[in-house]
Amino acid sequence: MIEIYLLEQLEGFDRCGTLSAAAEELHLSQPALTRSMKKLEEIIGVELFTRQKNRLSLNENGKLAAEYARRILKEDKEIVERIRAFDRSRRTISIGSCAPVPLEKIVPSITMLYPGMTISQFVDDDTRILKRMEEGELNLMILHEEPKDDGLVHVPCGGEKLYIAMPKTNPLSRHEGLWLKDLEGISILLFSQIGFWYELCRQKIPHPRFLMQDDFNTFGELAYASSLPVFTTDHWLSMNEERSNERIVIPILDEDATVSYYLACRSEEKKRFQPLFRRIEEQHR
Amino acid sequence: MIEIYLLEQLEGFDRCGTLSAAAEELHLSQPALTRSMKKLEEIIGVELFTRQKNRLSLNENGKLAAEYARRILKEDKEIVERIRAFDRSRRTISIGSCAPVPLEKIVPSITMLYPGMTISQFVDDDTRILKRMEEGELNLMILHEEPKDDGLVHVPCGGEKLYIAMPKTNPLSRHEGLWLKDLEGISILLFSQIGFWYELCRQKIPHPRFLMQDDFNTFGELAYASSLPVFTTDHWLSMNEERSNERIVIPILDEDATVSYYLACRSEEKKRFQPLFRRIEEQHR
DNA sequence: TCGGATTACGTGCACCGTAATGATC
DNA sequence: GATCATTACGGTGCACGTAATCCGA
Repeated sequence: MIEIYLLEQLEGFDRCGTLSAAAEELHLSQPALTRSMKKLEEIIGVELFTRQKNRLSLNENGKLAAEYARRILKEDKEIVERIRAFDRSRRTISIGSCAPVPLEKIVPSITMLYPGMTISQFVDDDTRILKRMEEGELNLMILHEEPKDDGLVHVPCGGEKLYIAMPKTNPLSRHEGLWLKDLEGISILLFSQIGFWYELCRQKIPHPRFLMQDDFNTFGELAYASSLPVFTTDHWLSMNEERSNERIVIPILDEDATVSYYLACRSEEKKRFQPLFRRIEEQHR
Repeated sequence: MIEIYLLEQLEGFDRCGTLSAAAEELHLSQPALTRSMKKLEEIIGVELFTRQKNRLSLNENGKLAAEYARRILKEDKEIVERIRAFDRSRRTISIGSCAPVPLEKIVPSITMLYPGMTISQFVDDDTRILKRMEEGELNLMILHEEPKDDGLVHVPCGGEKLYIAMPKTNPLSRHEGLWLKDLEGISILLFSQIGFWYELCRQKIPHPRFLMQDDFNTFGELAYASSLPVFTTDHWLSMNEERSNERIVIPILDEDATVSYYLACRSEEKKRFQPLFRRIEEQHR
């Protein structure tokens, strides 16, 4: 068998052209390289070099050998990286969600049920989440439509209903309910990390005028200080009741402004996540 | 970098299941293996084993590592074999011919012009020879039709004409010339290693009755001793004139019973075989 | 008590570096 | 004389083996 260090030295020589240059590059002495190259020839049993008195160069055999060497060196490096990556993926549970709210309820359960695991979470739209799940990058996902794929198992995990908090000064605040299309042309303050809600509003409101805010705290301050209409949901309302006194909270009447969430994983991991699924089911019974 | 010997030991352990079994298999001591496995874990920086007090086994990481190890070991073995094979092929000139006669003229030239090279020759039909040339297994080939392929260079190298040596007792022996179709139904003695000639005769003679003989010497004896008609060519006639006294030698009149031979090589090797081609050209001027 | 893993310790060899030599420009 | 390959020689790290220990069936 040819040890890796020999292939490294061969590759170095091929790259540098002379033993002395390669020796420097590899932090070795010239003699060490001379010997290694001899040894390679001995192991393979074939001449790899043309030797002039003062010049060593690869012959056809040697060039082929260097080519193979590069391949093996690459794979030898990859083995380390791949296993590290595999180990990392074994230690992390990656979860993607179409909205931030259901994450907040489920992540604590994961933390509790799978101690020691790193949890990697993000919000994105359904199609991209599904794609990443198919590619095996995700362990869990939360969608707002029941997944149909045979290779997936899922469980309902609550829902969310959209409201708009309208300043009392706005004429629309007198309505008992509003359709998204009624919000045509008015400026609305929007927190940017709200997942699929953004797409929904953008599509259903004619000529939407959103004031996007990336930072959650700033968003909260703005919502409090300004007199702009703000989207909210039953989840947020149950947490911040006291702040809604200056605004009238009006439900959005559109059918798809009331959603159910579904937690799903690939069938292969059904067993692994059974405890989680059971817990979620109990929470929503 | 992970040295090959570590991968070998990992693979051995995976195959044998216990350190002690693997140690025996690999002609090593248990402690040596223990240390190597520890070292592997250290290099990769990831746990590869589950350690019970009295039992060591691969975990998921380790199984993956063993899989990679096998791949690299395979390639590391192959590098030696491949280079040896490549070196061999560099030292041999492989030539295929559609008939034995032109080989006899060309091979001596090759021997003389390319001293030290092993010459590997064989007779087969044109299509198979062309195929092997395309696959890069051949350096030279002799066909009886001018090659059309752009990637080939060629030179005419003589020709051959078919005769039949007919016993004087046979009524056909009175003809000045014969067509192959005239030989319908009569038994003819045939040497098996005559390349394309066999196919030609088989196709042009209705209901052919060939007595095949594999061994050249036996064939010669049979031809001499029996009173069977025998195929021959101008080449053989010029060598064995004295033996033809008991038979009448009659030329075959079919157009394709007179052939021209072409020596060809791939264009990449044009330069290499230029001396040979020139010599052949001179011989047939 | 045996089989298997690990630890402790000593050893040899294989690979390395330094120095010297040979060769070419 | 500068650069490069090779040979000679001495050193050392590291992978190995032996022996001892621990642990579980």
